[in-house]
Amino acid sequence: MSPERHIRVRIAPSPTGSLHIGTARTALFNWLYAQKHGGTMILRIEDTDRERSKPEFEQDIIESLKWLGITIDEGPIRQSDRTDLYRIRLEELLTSGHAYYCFCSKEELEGERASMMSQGMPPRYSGKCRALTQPEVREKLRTHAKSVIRFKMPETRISFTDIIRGKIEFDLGLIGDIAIAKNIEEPLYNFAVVIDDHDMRISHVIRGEDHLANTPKQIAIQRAFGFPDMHYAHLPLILDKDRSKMSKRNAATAIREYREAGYLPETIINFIAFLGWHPQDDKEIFSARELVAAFNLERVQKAGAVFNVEKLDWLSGQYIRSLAPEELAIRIQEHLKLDADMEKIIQALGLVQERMKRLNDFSDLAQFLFERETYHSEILVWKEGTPTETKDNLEAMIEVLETLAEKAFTRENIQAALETLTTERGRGNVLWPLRAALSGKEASPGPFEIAEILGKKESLERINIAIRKLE
RNA sequence: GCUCCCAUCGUCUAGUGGUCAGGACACAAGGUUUUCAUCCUUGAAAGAGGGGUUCGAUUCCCCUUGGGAGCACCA
Repeated sequence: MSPERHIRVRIAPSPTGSLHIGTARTALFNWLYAQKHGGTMILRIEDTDRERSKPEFEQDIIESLKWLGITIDEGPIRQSDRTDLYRIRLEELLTSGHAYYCFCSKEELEGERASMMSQGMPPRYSGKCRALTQPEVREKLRTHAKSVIRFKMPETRISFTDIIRGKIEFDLGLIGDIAIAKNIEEPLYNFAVVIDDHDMRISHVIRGEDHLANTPKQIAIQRAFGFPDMHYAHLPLILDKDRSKMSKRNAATAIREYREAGYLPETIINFIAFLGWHPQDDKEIFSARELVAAFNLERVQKAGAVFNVEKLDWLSGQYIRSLAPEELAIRIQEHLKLDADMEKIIQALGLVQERMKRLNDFSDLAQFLFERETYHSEILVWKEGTPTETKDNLEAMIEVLETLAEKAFTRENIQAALETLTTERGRGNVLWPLRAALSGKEASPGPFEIAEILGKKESLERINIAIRKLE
């Protein structure tokens, strides 16, 4: 890259909830961009709202990012640790005349806004307190009148170039004098962002489209300070099925929920990368490394992307199936904390891996290999069979299987031993009851492989249990 | 209400001033199969509408419509 300064990007979540899927996607795009260009990724915790910010959410955000493999080069930097810096900057704006104290009450402002909207005008602050004289302000401050600090929004049009959307233009005159601090110690979002992005020498602001309308406000404040411009890229929103901004009303929105549901981090990365971005070709499976190589902001979509859980599940199944059983067993053990040894899990995976979509599926799918299921005798009977025939068939199988030595109890041997019975009595009449007896389930892997894992003793016992159920 | 953004199969999307508008998920049918899953084959499925520009627009421009986001002493 040319004379362009070093690339510095940031992810700036507010710790008022767990790491949201949309924030994670924004983090990923920032990270991919930084990785691709040898840039620096900064984590900034935007906790200026003291009421709603919680340390446990900050913890969740950091852990979730780490789990996803989104590495942070600088931070976390907390806005709550920077109060002095904001105060100095606020004073600077106050003395330069770019900002002023406003003593209007909330009720007053709400009334103004409602009346403006009813007249078909954009709701904005009247600017009434701009007219206050210095002595008046000092007096009100001295008597502790309730106040905020407002920025004098210039009455001009402002335009900027968005990397994804091109030229975007706003009329600042329609916005009005926005509040930039609750008081000299408590800055508000649009102000703190400007100071931070400047202090942290951010080169590219890559964030959700919901911030598009904040951009002109922030640029106006930057210009009041004489800060240099930066590059912007506004990402399309992640949408619910009903095409509104993804919210927890309709779907799981926290990364931790997906983690708990047993999705692999590489699946989530691959999936959210494709929410609003797509490579040139038709390749669908991308590792983080491959994403870094293929990624560029110009190929980011402009329109919102609906979050499609079915596709996520398909992708998840692809990833699960692609893992070596030994590796998958470790992941399962870490995630589910099972009371079974590794060998057994690996063995069970031979039967259920291709049936799993999430780590959690292992429990439901493989449980029957570790302990006997309780089931109703109805499931033992093949469609055209009767309970009596079924019982008779199972008894015949026992006789055959008894002849196999314990260490010869392999799937091939079992299959060979039952061959005659199967052809004489029909595959369905033999194999269905056997499979059902061994698994205790209507749907399961095949009988020979189950029997091999169960071993001769347990297999015969389970068949005997089935026979007794049919009496 | 005001401002801004957006518009290809149901969903994620590819691509092009002349294409059979391609892929993936989901769906349907078939194959493999004792069941489920996997796997394979096939199918159905799209450029919102109206104007331009052009020999020719899905592609470029405008309007309409539709959708979304923002408009806090939240971020």
